[in-house]
Amino acid sequence: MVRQKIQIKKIDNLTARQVTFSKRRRGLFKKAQELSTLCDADIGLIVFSATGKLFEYSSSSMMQLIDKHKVHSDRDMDSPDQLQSFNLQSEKKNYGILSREFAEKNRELRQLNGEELQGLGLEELMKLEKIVEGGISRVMKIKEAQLQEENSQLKKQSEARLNEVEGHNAIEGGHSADSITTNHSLVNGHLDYIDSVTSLKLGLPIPY
Amino acid sequence: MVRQKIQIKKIDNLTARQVTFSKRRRGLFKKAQELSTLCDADIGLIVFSATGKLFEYSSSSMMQLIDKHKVHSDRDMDSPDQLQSFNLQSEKKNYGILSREFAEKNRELRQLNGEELQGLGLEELMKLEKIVEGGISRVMKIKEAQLQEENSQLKKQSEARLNEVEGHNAIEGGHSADSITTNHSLVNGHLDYIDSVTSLKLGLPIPY
DNA sequence: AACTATTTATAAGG
DNA sequence: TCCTTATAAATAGTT
Repeated sequence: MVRQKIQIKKIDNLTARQVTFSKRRRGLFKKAQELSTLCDADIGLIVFSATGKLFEYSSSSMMQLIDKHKVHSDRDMDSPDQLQSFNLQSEKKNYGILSREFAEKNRELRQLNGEELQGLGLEELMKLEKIVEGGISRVMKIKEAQLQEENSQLKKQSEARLNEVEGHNAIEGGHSADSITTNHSLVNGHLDYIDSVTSLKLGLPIPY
Repeated sequence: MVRQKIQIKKIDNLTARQVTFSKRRRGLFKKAQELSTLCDADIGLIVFSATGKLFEYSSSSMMQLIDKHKVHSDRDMDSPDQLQSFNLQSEKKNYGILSREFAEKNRELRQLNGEELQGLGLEELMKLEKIVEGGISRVMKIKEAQLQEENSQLKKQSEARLNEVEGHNAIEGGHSADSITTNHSLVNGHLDYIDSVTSLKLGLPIPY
């Protein structure tokens, strides 16, 4: 475009490419800033060099801008039908990417202090419950479901034993061998559950 | 800068501003694309007009680029100390913003199908546990802790009753009034727990 | 939207 | 990386 007009294709010579990258990058950032100032626009510019180095410009805060961008991108994704079809056609992400996304999400969440979150009313919690239906919450809900089930098993069992204890006290005497045997099989089931609880605790320690 | 050089400050005249926005925006996007092609750079450009309209360019995928950007930004946030200080100096976000962020995070998570996530090995689950320490997971963990505690209470109780039942069967006769009374107070404790479980279920229904 | 005078960006070279 | 310089590209103001 100057001493000689150039073609817009990758520059072969490494040195020339680096020089051009440096010059044009500056120019681009300057133009972005000018546009932002002249026209009151909110602009974010992210540039990764071929070697992976990051250069960025934002007229306000890059994080806010990205949030704003995401809200815009999601405008057409809110109906369940569209979500469903998106879900079906989406490619799978690998674990590394997922982990990084979780880390990012949690970095943002840490900006809420614990008390504020824990102090949310029941209604807010229910809304959160509704919003959080996928991903990690699914895993945690599975664990929770296991515990709930375990609870109800234990509850039944406990009540059964209560009846038996009260039976003993009321009738004050011997019973049929059948009822005792039945009771014993329940006890074995119970012990199995204790084992599963123990391993769950050992396998997934939860620090509070 | 042409028929007359202009100052880089907000253009007062609305029409002139809109025209300039249109012209310079095109120029900016073109330059971004050229830089990307010439120097093999990965570029993302987000522009919001003063009226909130979104214009964007990305040499690859904006989502990937933003992910990549986030990973870079987080590079210095990984040590616990730095996280802590960031946490302390961070401003609080309101519930609306939090909700939108959750919604976004979950939209991304939905790209993982349930089986893939549920099929993660124990090690991966533990990593996820470690990563997810804040926000909603804290709320869910509180619920989980309540259930765990309930479980262990029920377990103790159940075992106590088992002992009593077996005592009945072994000794096959009357007991002291004391042991019966002791048992009864435990039963009352138990019923209280059932009540709390019931209200928890009613208050926070979990659809699986 | 098109024109065009002028400014700005930049390729090549040092 | 910075400087120079010739020239291409962008664009402010006008129509």
